[in-house]
Amino acid sequence: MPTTRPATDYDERVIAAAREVFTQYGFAAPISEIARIAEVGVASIYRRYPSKRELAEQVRIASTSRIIEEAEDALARESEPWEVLRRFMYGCLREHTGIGVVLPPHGGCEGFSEELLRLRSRMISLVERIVTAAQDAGELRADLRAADVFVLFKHLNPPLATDESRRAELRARYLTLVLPGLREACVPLPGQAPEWEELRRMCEEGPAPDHSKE
Amino acid sequence: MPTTRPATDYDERVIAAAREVFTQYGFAAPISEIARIAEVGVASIYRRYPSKRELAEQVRIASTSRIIEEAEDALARESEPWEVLRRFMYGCLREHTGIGVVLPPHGGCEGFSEELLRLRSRMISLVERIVTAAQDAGELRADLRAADVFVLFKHLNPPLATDESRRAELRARYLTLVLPGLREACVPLPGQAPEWEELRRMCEEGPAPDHSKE
DNA sequence: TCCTCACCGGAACGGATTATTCCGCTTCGG
DNA sequence: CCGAAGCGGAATAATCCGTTCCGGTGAGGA
Repeated sequence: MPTTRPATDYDERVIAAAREVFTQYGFAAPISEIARIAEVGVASIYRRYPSKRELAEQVRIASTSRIIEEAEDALARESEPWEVLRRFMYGCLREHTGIGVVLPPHGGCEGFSEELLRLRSRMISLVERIVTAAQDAGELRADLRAADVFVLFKHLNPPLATDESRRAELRARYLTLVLPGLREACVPLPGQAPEWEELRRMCEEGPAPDHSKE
Repeated sequence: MPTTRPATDYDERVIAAAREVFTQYGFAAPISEIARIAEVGVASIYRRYPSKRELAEQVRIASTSRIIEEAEDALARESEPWEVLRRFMYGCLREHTGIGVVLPPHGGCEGFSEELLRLRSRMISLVERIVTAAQDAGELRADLRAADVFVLFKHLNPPLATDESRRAELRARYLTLVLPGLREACVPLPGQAPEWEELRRMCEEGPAPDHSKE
């Protein structure tokens, strides 16, 4: 947790690049790739964050906060429960939100800061509130769990090898495709809905693609 | 292309394990992990396949053939165009089909065998036939391209850290969730549909998760 | 029973990748 | 023109992974 760092735009460039790289390739992606995207030297990253682990933590904090903002914003701006959910999902999948980085890695949350754990549970309860409200209003199929929404996020955010803006476009495309299916349950969903605990165990991978031949 | 190999069940164990590992973690996953899953020594893999590249090629061939079978089976068994598509998609996402491994890696198809390229284009034209037929019958939204179907496959096949049977269950769950949204276009899809050429450029990553702390 | 041979699993090797550190250079204030 | 602060990228050391090597094992024949 960097306490007082000099205020440059380096900070946001680094975090933005790290979010992009981690989101796309997973936390195994090399720091040098982040430096390349941020147009910054590797050392400049280490000058601000003591280790890769710490950088990852900051990225998680930033993204989780952003998701929370999206949820609160959706709750504040929309009254119709379905519209709340809709706005929330589009918001989360918007460019630079960095969903897909908010779930903890394989092996659980040990070593996470109190701050991040707090943000995480806040995020989860907001999503549950949104989902439950939509279901109570009969506008969202009842056999869906809040955790399903996160799996959908994960599904809609795969590491495709294009630039971020195109990926954002595709995310919106497929969310639009998926949304109508969420409303009414013509056919009951097969399989058990995932629990948060199970979801917690589903890590992201996305190790390094071949950055050499480029 | 291994010409004549001794007939053990090793062969199928290796291919099955490789398909599972490559599907989940991408082609960057270590061979040793495949050996572990197959309960086989590393050398036993190399005794049959001259290199990792060759093994990957065989896995691709096996999976692509399987997808082709699913498509032909669906076309043969169903007459209703929508049911053809439906059966095809469920079939592809069934356990052990290994979809998600059939798209070429970053950097194109250079070095692929003629056989695989032939299978690939056969697979693509079958999918296009199925999609087009459903659209002509007015049972599938018209602003969807065949390549979208593959992106959906990719979306529905993310590397979740569970056993394969649970993953298959979840794939079915989310396909059921998604399918109804494909039928009618209440809202037009935003963004440009991906072209095959673009899809070709979208590689899979999924580099190695931490196999050490397990 | 003992020898031979085919085959297997896992350790060993060498190259490649990467987190982290070090250092010379640039730049800006005085 | 000097000095310091901050930067980029090369250098370092450890790790990982593809591939090869080797001793072990068990079936089958003498």
